[in-house]
Amino acid sequence: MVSDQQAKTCAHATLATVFQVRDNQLQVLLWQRARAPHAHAWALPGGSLDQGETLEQSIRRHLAAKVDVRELSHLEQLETRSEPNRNPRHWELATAYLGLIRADADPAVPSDTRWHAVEELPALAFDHQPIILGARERLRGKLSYSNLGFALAPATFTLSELRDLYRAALGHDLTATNLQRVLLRRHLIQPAGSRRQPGRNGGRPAQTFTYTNHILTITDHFATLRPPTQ
Amino acid sequence: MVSDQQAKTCAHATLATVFQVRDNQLQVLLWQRARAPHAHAWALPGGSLDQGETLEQSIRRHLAAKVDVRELSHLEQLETRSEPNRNPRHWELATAYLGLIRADADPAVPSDTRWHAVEELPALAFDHQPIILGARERLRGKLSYSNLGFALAPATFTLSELRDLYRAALGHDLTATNLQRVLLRRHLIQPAGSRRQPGRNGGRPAQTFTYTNHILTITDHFATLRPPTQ
DNA sequence: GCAAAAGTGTTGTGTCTACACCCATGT
DNA sequence: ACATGGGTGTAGACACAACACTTTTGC
Repeated sequence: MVSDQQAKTCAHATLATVFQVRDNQLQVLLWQRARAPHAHAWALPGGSLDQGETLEQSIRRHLAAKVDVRELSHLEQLETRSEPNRNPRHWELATAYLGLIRADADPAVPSDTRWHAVEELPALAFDHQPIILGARERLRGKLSYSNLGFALAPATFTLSELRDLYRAALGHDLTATNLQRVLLRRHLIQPAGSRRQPGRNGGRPAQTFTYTNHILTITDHFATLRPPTQ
Repeated sequence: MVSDQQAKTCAHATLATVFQVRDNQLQVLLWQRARAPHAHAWALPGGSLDQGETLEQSIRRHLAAKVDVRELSHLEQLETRSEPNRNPRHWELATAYLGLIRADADPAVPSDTRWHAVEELPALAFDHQPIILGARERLRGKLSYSNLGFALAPATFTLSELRDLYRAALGHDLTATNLQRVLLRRHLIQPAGSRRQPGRNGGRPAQTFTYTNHILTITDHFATLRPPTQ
């Protein structure tokens, strides 16, 4: 069971799909590879796991080379990929994470690194394309049944601003009216007390809101087949 | 980035939380460790990843030592654990899987292996207790928003049998009446055409049902914040 | 007839979408 | 005044839980 320990070990990498809503689009942070394999293809930020660190420490360390990690408003593990040929050079597992950055942040990024609209992804290295699409599905689900919107929105926002963020992330239209009612009913947002000045064309000043809680909370536990009331 | 490849590699194990509803309880398959670390504690089945295999191949191979893997009606990846001290002997990551076995199967298991009610877990090795509880949460969620019940139920069943399975897995009571309507409305189950003979105390013969689809299907995609109708 | 188990009818509740309408501001 | 954008009121659709009631069997 343990004749040759080295032969059984395997490189392990961490990767992150970091999303931010920019220009009313859901965008993902990618860097362009300079060398083979997949030279010139775009890739998710990440790198190999160091001895003694956890996966989360690892991905935070690698992300620090691309963005100020203090800007990360959310980070959670997705899946671990293990197809033997996912990396043509050597056997390597990769654990993917989902990271989110608030829309009002504008972190500096290195010159080889750019934001790309998820709707128009460039040619991607390795298995990074399915990882990004899976991350988007996770985000879309959690926006519906949790308070994860706090990780996309600025500290205070108007409801039309929030609707624009949800529209970009969910990929479909929705009304500020109904979004307000769903989030208020669930006590996910609350009025911030101030108002926003109208634009140059006038209009009623908008109320500002904040998320009541900046820790991930599931709000829709058992949507159905829920326990009896007593 | 690649000075000493060996120093950066790390052992990798796979584990599975295999559930089956037995005696109206949700039970998990555990084996009792004979040797340190954690001698005599109970542990999830699994073992180390072999060169060139995928994580899923690995867990299927290790499970084969405990149960007939043809009995596995469902297998999906959960999370990858990486706390450096999760194994006191050496640095080892572990990727956990959720496995399900239908209630009508009765697989033979080795002498060191037993089924344990999740409500009354024995002392567990490593970080296996939180893994089991996390697996149960995943199961409970998917029973609510997908057709995953097919992996717990026999090929054909009556509605009170199915209610007993759901009750054991969800951990709360529910009525066969409403369970039937939810699952029929969603077209997850359909009448199988036959009837079950009543017991010795009489009673109306029960209709039998089958799951319409034995592939995991999400039925409750966007419970809320769903796209406009047109 | 009576108990037991299965199944149907129906009501009430809560949550959501859709849409008409009202409010507050700039020009 | 009127255009613009924000916000409220309300009606309808739907899915679900709860529970009374009916059906079909064994004894």
